[in-house]
Amino acid sequence: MAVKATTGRVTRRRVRTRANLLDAAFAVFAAKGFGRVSIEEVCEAAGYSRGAFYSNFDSLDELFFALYRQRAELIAEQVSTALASDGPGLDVPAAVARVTEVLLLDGDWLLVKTDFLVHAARDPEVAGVLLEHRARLRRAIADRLARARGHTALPAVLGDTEGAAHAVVAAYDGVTTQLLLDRDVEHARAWLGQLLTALLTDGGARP
Amino acid sequence: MAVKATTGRVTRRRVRTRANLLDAAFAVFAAKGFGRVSIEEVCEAAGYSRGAFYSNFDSLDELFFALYRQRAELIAEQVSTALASDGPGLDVPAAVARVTEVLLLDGDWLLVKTDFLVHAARDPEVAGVLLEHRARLRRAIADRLARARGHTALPAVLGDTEGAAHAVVAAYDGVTTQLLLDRDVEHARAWLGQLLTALLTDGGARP
DNA sequence: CACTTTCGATACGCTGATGTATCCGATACA
DNA sequence: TGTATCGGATACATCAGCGTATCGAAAGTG
Repeated sequence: MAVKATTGRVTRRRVRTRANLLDAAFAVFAAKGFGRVSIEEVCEAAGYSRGAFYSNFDSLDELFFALYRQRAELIAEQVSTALASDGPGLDVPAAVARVTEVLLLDGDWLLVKTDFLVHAARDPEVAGVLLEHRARLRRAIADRLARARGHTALPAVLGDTEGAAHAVVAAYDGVTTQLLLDRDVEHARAWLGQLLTALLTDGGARP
Repeated sequence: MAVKATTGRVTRRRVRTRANLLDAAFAVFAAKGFGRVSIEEVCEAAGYSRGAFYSNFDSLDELFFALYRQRAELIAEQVSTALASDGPGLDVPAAVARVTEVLLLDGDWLLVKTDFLVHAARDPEVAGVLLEHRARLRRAIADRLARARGHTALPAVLGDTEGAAHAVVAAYDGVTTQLLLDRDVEHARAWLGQLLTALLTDGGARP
């Protein structure tokens, strides 16, 4: 940590500064990509000097990590509430629409998230955190799917609800990849819908 | 270009040097990631001085681009032959096994490819190239699927064979993402198989 | 085997970024 | 309100990496 752990005192100014740095970092990382960004750039974007940075973080890596945690937490909550916000029956299109609204809305987040993925792919410790986060998300989806069992049958190939949740995440990742390239959010959403329907409703719109 | 275009003369030494630089770059990029790599590092890994680099490339970006083209070309050919190497009937598991053998074999390539994706996501021109490459791949898959029509029915939700091919690519991308994090190639392969079966065989192993 | 062209190594100057040490205004708390 | 502590700005030394210009050695050419 950048701040000494011996004391418990934290000033309001400090948290504000930290938040500002994180916000600025988000914008800069999204625009240029982690690894192409200098500490100075972040500071400039936030309106601080490098002194402020070193007072709050030890390295760019640490800031990036903190940034990811912050945003991921936010998204996770939004997804959870979106998933919980309807009855016991599973209306696939509706649920998908609500969740994708959250997941595919912010292009900047997609960029940063992918940067973080690439980063994690080369650092087992970071990868662990990301994997855990993904597992949590998957579990939320599996729970939702389990609650809807009986209303809609799931294809056998995917195995249990865990497997189905796994498939949902994979579909999301796949669509994300394409979206990063063509930037067509509407198409991505529609298409994720199709994909999930095909995966979850046992043959889709078959007569 | 780094070499002047006025002359057509190219030495053998030159092509060797270029190839060595590209090979070294592949290793270095895979290990550290584009954006965390300096020109000097690449040169050192290849056993050349910076002079050699600047004689062959104008920038790291150019080298990275050339590297991607080279490897992508290679993979594309391998996939094509793998897809063409069986009869008119479509044996999904067999075809999947053969293709994934090529696509999920080299972890380093996955890393570099993802780096390139991230890079492309911020540069429309580069994105164009990647999109075109993906379209070519998709077309190859669609052709293969079309040839097998009648033998196996495709789910209606995905639309035509183009749509199905799109889904295949998405599944591949999704599995890749997970593979980057957990590094479990066997699991990834098995799971891509399941996913594709679920997507392509209209409800999968339903009784 | 001259001899010409090309290639890559070396040396140089330069810039942008880093991390630290120090200082002064801001902030919390009695 | 006084005052001790905290937080961020500034200045400094350092350095890694960049791009260029130049030169000697290979590699083609006749």
